[in-house]
Order: sequence, then C-alpha cells, then structure tokens
Amino acid sequence: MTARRGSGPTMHDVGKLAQVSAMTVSRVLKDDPGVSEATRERVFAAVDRLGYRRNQTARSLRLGGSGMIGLVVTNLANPFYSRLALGVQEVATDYGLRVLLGNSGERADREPGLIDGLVDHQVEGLIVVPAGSRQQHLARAMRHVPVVLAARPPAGLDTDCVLVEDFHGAREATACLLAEGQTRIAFLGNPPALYTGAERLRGFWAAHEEVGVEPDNALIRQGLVDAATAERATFDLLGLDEPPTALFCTNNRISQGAIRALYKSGTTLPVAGFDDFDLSDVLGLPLTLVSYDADEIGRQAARLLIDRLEQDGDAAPRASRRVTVPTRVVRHGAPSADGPGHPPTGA
Amino acid sequence: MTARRGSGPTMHDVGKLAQVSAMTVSRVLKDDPGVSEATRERVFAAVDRLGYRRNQTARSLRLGGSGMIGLVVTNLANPFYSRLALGVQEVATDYGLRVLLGNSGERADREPGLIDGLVDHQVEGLIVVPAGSRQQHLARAMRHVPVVLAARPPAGLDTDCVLVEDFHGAREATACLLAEGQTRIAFLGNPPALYTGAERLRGFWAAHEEVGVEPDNALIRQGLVDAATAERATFDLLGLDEPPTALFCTNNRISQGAIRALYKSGTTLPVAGFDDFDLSDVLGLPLTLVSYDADEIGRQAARLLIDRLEQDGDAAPRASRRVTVPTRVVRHGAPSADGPGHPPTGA
DNA sequence: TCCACTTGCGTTAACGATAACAGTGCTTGG
DNA sequence: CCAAGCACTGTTATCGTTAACGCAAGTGGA
Repeated sequence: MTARRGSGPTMHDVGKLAQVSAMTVSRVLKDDPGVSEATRERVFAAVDRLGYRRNQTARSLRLGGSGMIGLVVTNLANPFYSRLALGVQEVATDYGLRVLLGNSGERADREPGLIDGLVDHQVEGLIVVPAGSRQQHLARAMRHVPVVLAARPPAGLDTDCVLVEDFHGAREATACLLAEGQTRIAFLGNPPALYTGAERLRGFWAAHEEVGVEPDNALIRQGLVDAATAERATFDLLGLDEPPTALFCTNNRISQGAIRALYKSGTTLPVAGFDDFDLSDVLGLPLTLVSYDADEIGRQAARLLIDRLEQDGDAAPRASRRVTVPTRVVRHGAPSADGPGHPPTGA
Repeated sequence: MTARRGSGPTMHDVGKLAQVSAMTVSRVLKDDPGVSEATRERVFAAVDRLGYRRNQTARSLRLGGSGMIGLVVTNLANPFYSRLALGVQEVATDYGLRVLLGNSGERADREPGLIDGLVDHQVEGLIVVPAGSRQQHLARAMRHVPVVLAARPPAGLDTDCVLVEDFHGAREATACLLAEGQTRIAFLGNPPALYTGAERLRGFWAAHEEVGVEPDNALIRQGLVDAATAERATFDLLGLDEPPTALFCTNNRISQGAIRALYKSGTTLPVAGFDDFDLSDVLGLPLTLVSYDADEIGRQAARLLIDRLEQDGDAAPRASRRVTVPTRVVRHGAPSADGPGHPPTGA
C-alpha cells in the first residue's frame, strides 16, 4: 500500500516493522554474528510478513560486482549455440553468477551495440561468439571487463578463447571417406572468412594430401550460410557431368541441406560433416560425423572467465589461454551395412 | 590507472577532465537541451578519452527499472525452449530490455531459487515455463513483478499465459491417422501430471470418439521423459501379441525415441506426433506432425509481459489473458508415396 | 531603468544497501 | 568503585547517477 514506486519494501520498511534500524536488518540478512536472537527473529518475521527481498541492484552499487556475466551468441536457434549457452549457464550457476543473454542473429553490425549494453549493465565478464572478423568493439569491452571468445578465435586481440579441433576433425572425417576409396569428394562450406570455414577446408585438404589425392576444385563450394543454400549447392553438384561420389559438409545446417537434396533426388551418397545432430543415426545414410560436446565449449569458456575474475586485481595479468575441445568421429552406416533388427542396448 | 575498484571511470572523472560537474555530464549523455555546444563537445571528448560508459546499475537504482526481464525455461538443450528464448529475446530487444536467463533443467526444486534470484536482481518482469505443478513460489514472485507463463498454464494463479493448441493439435493429428483407417494407434506420452501431457491425451481420445473407435488401453504409455524411455516403450509395444499399427507421440523427444526404435527393429509404421523437428521430412517415414512456431510463443509471452509493464501503475489491474499459438498439421510421406526425384522449389 | 525570463550550469538530496565508526548499557577485574 | 571490555544497535557516509532546485549572467519588453 505504501509502495513509493513500483518496487517493493526496503530494508527501512522491514526495520520499522521490526523496530530496529535498517542496518540491523542488513546484519541479520548477512548472517552477521553480532545480533541477539530476539532481534533476529523479529527481523525475520518482518521480512516474511512484507515479502521482503534484498535489492541486488543497490547491493551491486555498494559492494561492486553485479553477479552477472554476459553471453553473446550468433544464433540461439542453432542447437549448437543453445547447448553452448547451457554449458555457460551451468558453470555460472555453480559460482552464483547469472547470465545476461545477447543474440546477434549472425549480424555482426549488431554485436557492438549488444556488447556495449551488457557492459553498461556492469556484467563482470563477457563470453562472446564473435559474428564477424572486425573485433574493435571487443577491444573496447576489454577495457572494462575480461572477455572470453568461444568457437572462434580472437583476431588481433589478447584474450582467452575456447575452440574445437576444427582442423583435426575435418581431416579425420575426410580421411575416413578417402580410406573407403572415395576420390571425388565435394566440399560444402560456410564462408571462408569465418575461421571455422577456413580451418575445416584446411583439414579437408590436408587429408587429401596425406593420401596423395588431388581435390577437384570444381567440387568445392563455399559461402553457404544455411540449409537452403546448401541444398541448392548440392543439387548443382549432382547435376555436374562428373558429379561427386561423396560429400563433406562443414556444419550441421549444411549437412542437413545436403541430406535433403540427396533425399529429394533419390540419390544415396556417403556424407561426412562437422557437428552431430538429432536422428543422424536413423537416416539410413552412410554418415561420418565430427561430433563434440557443445556444452563443454560453454563450460570451458565460463571456467576461463571465472578464473580471470577470481585472480582479478592480483599481480601481473596472466598470458591469454587457448583451450581446445576434442572432437571424435562417429559413423552411421546405411541400413543394409548396419543390419537393422537388433534390440536396444538398455533393458 | 586511477581505478578505485575494478570498475572504470565515473561521471565525476569525466566531469573533472571536461571541467564541468558530473551533473552536466549526465545532461549531455541524456541529450538534455540545456547545455551549450562548447561544453557538450568537451564532455564527449572526455567520454571518448576515458572510454567512459554509464553505469546502468546506478541508473537503475536512481531511476527505478533495471531494464531487464527474467526468463526461466526447463531445458535450454531442447530446441523448443531455445526457440522460445529466442522469441523472447527478439521482442525484449525491440523494447530495449535485456534477458536474464535461468534454466531449471527440468528440476522443479531448483525453480524457486532461480526465480527469487531473478527477482533480487530487480528484473521488471518474468517469463516462466514452470517445471512443476507447485506454483507457490510464482505467487511470491508476483508480489514483486508481473509474471507470464509460457507453454504451461497457471495452477491456481491469476496470471497471463501463452499456450499452444494442445488439445486441438493432438486431435487433428490423431484424426489424420484414423482417417487413413488406422484403429490400433499407440499413445506415447510424457507424464500426465504435465498439462501438455494431459491435454494431448485428451485430444487423442476425442479424435477416437468422434469416429467411434475405442482406444486400446494396452497401447497407452505415459510418463516417458526422454528419447531413451520412449525408445524402450516402443520396443515394448512392438513386442505385443497385438502390436499397434501406428504411433502417436506427445513431443519431439518421444517421437525421436519412437523413430529410433522403429529404425532399429526394421519396422515402418505411420507416426504422428507433437512438435516438428529438423529433418523430419527426409526420414522416409509416413509422418504426421503437429507443427507450430516455438519462437512465437516466446514473442507472445514477451508482448504480454511488456504490455503489463507499460500499463503498470495505472488504473485497476486488468484481467489476466490467455493467448494461444495455433498449430498446423504437416505430413511427410514415405519415399514411395511421395515420389522422390523432384528438384528443390527455390531457383 | 528595472524586473521578469531565459540560458547554462552547479548543489543537494535522494535511490537501497552496507562498511566504518560511534555509542549505549552491562559485566568483570583490579 | 571505576576503567576496561563485551554485546548489541544506531549514525554517517558512500557506491554512481539524476530530479529538483538554486543561482548567476544575459535578454528584452514596459
């Protein structure tokens, strides 16, 4: 009834009801030992009666440290990034930190504004999946709080980051196809300006060199941004005079587009690709996927960040670290090869 | 160099450098007209030089309103909820609000703590996908800020919510199977304590009644919580003396488990289910999916919340509203029925 | 010439919580 | 019997920002 603003009761209100000063209320809530049992109980009663909750904004101002970290991903709709967010969330919660979320929607031009906003909100640190290669705004943010990059490396920035074994994974998956005797493998990739795109192409190429097979440039398609563009590129490849005999896709969206194209055209080709996805095991296609734990990228990024926060003011700033999350190749056979009919492993 | 705490420069520092008071800096940054052009420029120069950013925490304290809303979902790893989060994020951004994220991980016992934490952080409102049927803590939160429920309805609470057409969608999908002459349709459902589980079963049942077919109780399996339990339940059904001739699944995880079981056992049955998922169109199964826009649930929830925030202090509190997001049935045929070989629609 | 009025800026007092300090009674030892 | 110590609680100042007000200098109309 006496609400000044929209906000609820203050410590002062609680104190008035319990007949003590706001300071004593603060002490009770902080579990300070120097408070008599009687007072303590009166205060708790008043807190209960008013439904009082401590104002974290005011505490942050007084104590420093907002209890929040910022997370900026490029596309929450992609399971990869939502898993990453989940991993960050998990570790942050363990340390009593909340996550303030930003989604750049793959639009690099929005990222600076997003990040500035998070800094304004006094986040204690930032985890960013950078959308573009311009990272000037990140340098600006680093003047205020520590920044950890995820999934993509810094470009001329001295900062911690967490990556997957892009090169190694791509090489290994490609090697699997080559080991089966494939020699005309098409490459369906995202824009090479992206670090992951470039690295995965490098791995693809390296695997070829190792076995002395020359990749056919006519089979290399880059700059694909989603399932639809990948689908079209695949149709295009299938229509060539000398079509590929296998496909390599650099991420989950592209794999899905390629698979859709194969399905629609009634063709079956071995497909290799980065990123695992739901139901990859029941497609009835010979699939070779580079799988890794997306949550783990988030967890590791959060750990690096929290580590920075904890050793903050100390001695000289530590050198920046680069953590790599391992990949492993998962293979799914065609139904004939795999032989359906066996019961589930569990019960 | 002069950093008192970990935090950066203050308005005072900017003012000192620009030879004005902090108040004038505030006015410049607020675009207040009563400042001379010369002063304005000096201030901006100082802001630039120091890399000054306004402390949103202090502003929130002074002005009231943190510029944040809280979002609590049950499982960010489920694409459904990450899409929902994306929708919330989208609308929130349009209104200059940030999203403080919470993930209950399907654990109802964690939800109260999460929500209290968000309230402490002075979020201006909450969007919650409640994990359990106990909603006492939500009532507590509503004493402080408006709350909007998403995907699941309030239990004895007077609050806005956004739902999907659970009953209608389930009925329609089931009707499709029945119209094809199926009479032994198994029901694979999540725990009936969940609203969605109960409603979808109701829809399943209603469709049967409408055509005068009695559902076989032996084919109804509830309490499935993930793909693995659904897979086991499906194997169990397939092993019956009189196995089902079609399946109805109440959500994406369950559909996926059922599909995996069918694949492994080399069986093909028509499957209907709630929630669309990636690659549902290329499985080569006769699939009937109840599809809807998960983003839209988030967007609508955010709109309801923001609407409350805007009419806040006004007259009598408006009655609570319930918004429903429409569903539509999507059908995918088996390869033979559909006939592969046609090119993609786009270019 | 003088007073209202504007322009441009500084001062003060909050927002809510809390660290640091300052009491107020009581006990206890010399 | 008094100083010193302890247990408990209140006061003051502060975190960074800003609404409200104050005040000086300049402007213009009567």
